[in-house]
Amino acid sequence: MKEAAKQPPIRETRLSKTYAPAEVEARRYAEWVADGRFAAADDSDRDPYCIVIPPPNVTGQLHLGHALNHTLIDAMVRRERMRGKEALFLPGTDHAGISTQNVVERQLADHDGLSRHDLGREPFVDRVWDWKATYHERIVAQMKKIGDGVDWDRERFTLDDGLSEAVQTIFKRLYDDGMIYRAERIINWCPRCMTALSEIEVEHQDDAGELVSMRYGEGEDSIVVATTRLETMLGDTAVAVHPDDERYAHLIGKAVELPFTGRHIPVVADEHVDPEFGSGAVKVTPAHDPNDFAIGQRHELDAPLIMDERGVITAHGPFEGLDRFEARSAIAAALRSEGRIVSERRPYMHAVGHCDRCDTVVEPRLSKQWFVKVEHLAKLSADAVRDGRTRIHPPEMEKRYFSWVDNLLDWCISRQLWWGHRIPIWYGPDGDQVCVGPGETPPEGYVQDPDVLDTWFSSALWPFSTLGWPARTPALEKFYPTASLITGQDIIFFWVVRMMMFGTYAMGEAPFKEVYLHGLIRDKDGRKMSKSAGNGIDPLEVVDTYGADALRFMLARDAQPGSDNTASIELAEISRNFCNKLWNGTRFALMSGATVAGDLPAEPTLIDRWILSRLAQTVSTVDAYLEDYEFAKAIDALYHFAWDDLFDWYLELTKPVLAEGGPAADGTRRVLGHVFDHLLRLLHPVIPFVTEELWLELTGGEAREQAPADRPAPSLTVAAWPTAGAVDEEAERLVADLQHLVVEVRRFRSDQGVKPNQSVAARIAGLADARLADQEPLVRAFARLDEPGDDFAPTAELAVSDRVTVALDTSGTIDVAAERARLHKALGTAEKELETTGKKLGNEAFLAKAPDEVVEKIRTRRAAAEADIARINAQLERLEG
RNA sequence: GGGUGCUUAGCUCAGCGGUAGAGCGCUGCCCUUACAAGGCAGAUGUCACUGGUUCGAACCCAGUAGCGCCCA
Repeated sequence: MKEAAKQPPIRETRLSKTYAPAEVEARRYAEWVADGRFAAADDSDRDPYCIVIPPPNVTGQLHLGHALNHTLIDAMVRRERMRGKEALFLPGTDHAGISTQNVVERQLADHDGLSRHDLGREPFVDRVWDWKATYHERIVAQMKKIGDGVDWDRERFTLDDGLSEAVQTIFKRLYDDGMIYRAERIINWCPRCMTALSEIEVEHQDDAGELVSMRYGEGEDSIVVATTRLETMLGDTAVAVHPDDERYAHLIGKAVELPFTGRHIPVVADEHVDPEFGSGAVKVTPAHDPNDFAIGQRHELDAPLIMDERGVITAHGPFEGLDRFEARSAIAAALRSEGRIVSERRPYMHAVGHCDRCDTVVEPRLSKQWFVKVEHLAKLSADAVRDGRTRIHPPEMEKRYFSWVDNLLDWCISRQLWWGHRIPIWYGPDGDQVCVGPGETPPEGYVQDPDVLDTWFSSALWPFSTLGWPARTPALEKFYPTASLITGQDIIFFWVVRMMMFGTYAMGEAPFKEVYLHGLIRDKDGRKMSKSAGNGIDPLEVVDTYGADALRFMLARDAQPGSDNTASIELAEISRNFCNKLWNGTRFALMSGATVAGDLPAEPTLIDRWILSRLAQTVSTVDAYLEDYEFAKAIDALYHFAWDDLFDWYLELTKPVLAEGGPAADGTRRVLGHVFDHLLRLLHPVIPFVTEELWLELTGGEAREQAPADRPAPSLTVAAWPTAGAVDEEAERLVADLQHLVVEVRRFRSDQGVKPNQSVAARIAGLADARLADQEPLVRAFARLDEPGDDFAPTAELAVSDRVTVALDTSGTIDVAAERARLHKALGTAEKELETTGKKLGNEAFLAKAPDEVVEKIRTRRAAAEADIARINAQLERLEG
């Protein structure tokens, strides 16, 4: 039974043969929450590290983009917790004014056939709260499923009492500072949502429209104007031309007749008209176009509204009562019959604004709304980044930040909705207004403004309102400003800039020290994921099929600053495979007696030294990458360390030692435990479930079961993050040589068709020269080479390096042709190398100008090429001779 | 129209002056008691195009083409 004794001792393990995430995840998550693993303390001595969640829409559901976002935040926070920080991932949701109201209105119409007006404001809002409760629960369940390590006791909602007080407080403060005002302006109006929108809630799409040129007036006094929005002509109050445009000089100051209306409108001269565009004359509709509004103001023109809030024409005349698009065709037909149409370009591609929420074509509309004056706030926000108080990652994103914040328009904050923070302005009977702060009562007989605030107004307060502001709470003292903000780059304008504005204004300090903007999720073909395209992947399905760790690993592994993520089900599978490999590797280490008890061996084996060095390299690499939010690279380093170094080499290389037993084996078991312990720590922030399960098994299964009920058991969530040990260059070099030797022999075997389990007698020469003499048993085990017997008759000789040769007896004919072909190919490569290096070294300019170390490197390469050529030629001769 | 980014192996992407890389896929062999969700070995590229700078360019500069994103 000599053979059996050679096997490593196999111990019992309770770990199953494959990793079954579903069984582990729910149990572990509940345990973490129960043990307060994610709870942050306001009064600890630890340094704070806080990231607030970008609050998802409470009535939405989490998609892959959220999953990516949460994974990255969670990984950062978990790592900082392991590094000893008071780490807080602060959760919450957003009331999402327009979209939530839309959803409930639709449901109300479908179920009860009622409009919100039928129901009335209070009952409608109550109904939205009910709706919110249901969907909130769902979103919380989703976050738990993907493993978000958030402090649930601190969860907030943008419409809860505290945050409502924060909203009212800042409104009052801005109002008193003269930074909130009400004015008649052209705003973006959604005729379906029946509310004002801010410019960022408008999405511009290229639509195929029609550019119609038409004639106003008659004969010499007629003038041609062009438009894509024919219906607005009903609201024209002038035609404008450039003052220097000689074609129209004679008309300036005169009036032309506006068709269908009986009105005569003046021709005015305005420098902002582009004489090159179209006919050089433009119609002016001050109430329905921002540029025209500006012209109207300069020339004191009337600004009549010609449609109502639903987009129905109200201008008296033949088109009254038509929808704006019906009116457009009706007017075209009428103009045509009057012979006023000069030309029609169709299709005419141009950008048309659509409502971000319901895709309806937005109508620019003159309307009285509330605005925030942004000039000062924008400057504060820009300065915080310019001064380096807030750093943006990746740095290229700064440009986008500045281009927005430096050109910001006043922010329209009123919305004609019922779901949201009601504007705290009360109007008196005499038309005066007061702004009511928290705890104040409006004067008798005053009525409150019916409108609510833009949702982003409340989410702009998020990094400090969630911590208790306006009260100076211990949490606020401890965690503000937050460490970092991690969010999608598509939201920089909506949200990041606005948090910067309110944070710098209300707190005197930018709300985060760093901002990391990650990419969007795309499918394998680079398309944006969407339900309509049918290419969407539901993160929860990925969790169900492959586990939460696989989902998180897949997303983090692909998160490269500055570029989008590609996601596909194959990537989830690959990630699942990694988790399973990790599971089995750890399982094997356990069965081999890996331990974390006691000190590392004082005199580790070469192989042990090597893996410890590789681990040290990996720790510093991972740390360096994570500092720069280089998630993909950090994960790549861990992936290769785990799979290539640890699983493929170290676990195999240690098998003989472990089988042998004795002090060397004890030391190796200790190193094995150490390396797995640290690998699991390093991976834990990204794949928390499988690593926790394995780590407890490895380090403290028994301690866990025996822990007193009132004290949380050990957990990887609070284990210390590894610090990099020393790099052992000698061990790295020697093992690299060993690997090269083994791979060369295996390659030869494979080329010669020798079966993997078939042993081959061989004589190895030169190992001592290569300082690998001690490793001969390992080499033999790995390459399946037997000691040469008395009848040893080598059939082939491999020159593996300039020192080591291996003579093999394949006990049969070898495939000379195959081996010769391979050698000729290798010879070709070496000869080419000799040629290129020789050329360089023969170049005076290169020798004179290239840095010494480069020249030296090329010399080394040439020498190596020469040695290779000699070695290969010798081998070829032997083969042929 | 104005910005801005991309184009490297079949696919997804690293590399951003000094020997072209990874993952997946592909080919061959292997169910070797940790793992077939696996092991061993292997093949694969006018680094979009055209010029320029440089001793040297996938990398820097200019232009061209195609694709994408943001803003009007």
